[in-house]
Amino acid sequence: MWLDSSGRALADYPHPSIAVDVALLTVVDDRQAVLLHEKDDGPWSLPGTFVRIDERLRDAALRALRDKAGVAGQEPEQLRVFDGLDRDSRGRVMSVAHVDLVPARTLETRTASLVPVDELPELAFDHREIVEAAVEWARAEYRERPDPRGLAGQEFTLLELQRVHEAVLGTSLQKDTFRRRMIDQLRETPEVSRGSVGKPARLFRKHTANQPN
Amino acid sequence: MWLDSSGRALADYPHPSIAVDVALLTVVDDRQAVLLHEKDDGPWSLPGTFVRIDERLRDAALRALRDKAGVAGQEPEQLRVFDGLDRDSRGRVMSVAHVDLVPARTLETRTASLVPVDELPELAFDHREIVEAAVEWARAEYRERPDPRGLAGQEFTLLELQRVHEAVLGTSLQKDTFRRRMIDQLRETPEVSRGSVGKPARLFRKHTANQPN
DNA sequence: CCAATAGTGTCTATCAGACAGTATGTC
DNA sequence: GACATACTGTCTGATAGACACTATTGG
Repeated sequence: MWLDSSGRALADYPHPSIAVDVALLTVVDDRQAVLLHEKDDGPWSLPGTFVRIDERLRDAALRALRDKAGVAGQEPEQLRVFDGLDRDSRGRVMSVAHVDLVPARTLETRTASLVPVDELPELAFDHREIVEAAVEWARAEYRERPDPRGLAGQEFTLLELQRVHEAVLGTSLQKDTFRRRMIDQLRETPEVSRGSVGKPARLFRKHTANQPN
Repeated sequence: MWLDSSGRALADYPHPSIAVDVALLTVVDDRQAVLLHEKDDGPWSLPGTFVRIDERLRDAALRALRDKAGVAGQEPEQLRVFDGLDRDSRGRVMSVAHVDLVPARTLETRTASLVPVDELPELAFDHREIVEAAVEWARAEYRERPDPRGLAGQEFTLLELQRVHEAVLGTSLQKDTFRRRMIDQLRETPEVSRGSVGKPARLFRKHTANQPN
């Protein structure tokens, strides 16, 4: 521990507290949704917590998801630090906003709700801004590469993949263009889809050879 | 001030300290460079400081530039938070890395040096990673738009503009392609360059109508 | 006229977007 | 066979990259 000339440790000086807030996104019923929980008194808010002194941000984000919403995150990513002087009424608190994007099937919670991102209610603090940044991040992530967060599962038809991308991007896509953009980033399987009308569709997997995800 | 059930204020609990580090980039002699200063004892490092309890990150970044290097920043942007547990020997300190990019003519300093980014010496802590992220940010910034940070001054020929972009991107560009990509984001002036060999070049300004910068 | 730099015409390859066709399954 | 969905051929327009040509100055 480092001491200054008057023998005070660094951490003795008054300094800002640091929190994390997590926008956990998923896709439900072909729509992108974010996990919110209702505070005792106030409006809806994102899961968040203070960062402990020996804790990494990513671990704090995962802990917030676990403790406040009872769900498991996967790979929270930093968005940016929200540092407005009056953003938190409890004192000087900065928040490192995080985003995570996981399949809805992994979410089983009783203490939180999934709310479509285009129908947000009033949110606490600056949480609306955080959700908007999170949605933008997810869209950038899904612009080029096929389902980097594995929302479609291991094997999927191109239509299923397209539905996931449309939900995340919030727009509709043309199937032939989409196919041609994705096809060489996918690996064909020997299997086809079953139990549907029309011609069965080929099942694909993500091409793990070249790039991560 | 908010108190918990035992009457302790939030900030009384031990919590991480928060600092900023700033990679101040510029272009000197057609090369991209970063501002470094030499610590009393240790290796070269980026200007940085602890964030005061009532201070915004951007202001702390500007203060670090002023106090540690005697230069004025312009618009520091957040890169991300570096939160390794042992990154700072003085205790638990997270750093919000920032980047700024200013014209070399505004930098007049005696306490710091400008070092080309492709010839970095050994740097303190994780500062090398910060510089690399900063350079990537600058390149993304200069990929599409003409000189968003005004390194070329108010009026410039296309060749001058191209030299700036080449320095930031670290690659050489083709003049005809470059011209066609930039031309409709520029406003022509009535003036031409003077005092050079060859055909005088038209002077341009940035087109301020449509977009900021 | 020569040297040197500014600026343009044009060819090519690529790609997104769109349309409409063919292929192959269920009922 | 009717229908529904999967998949593909092909046209169009936009754009990056490259090459070579023309334009305009100083000497």
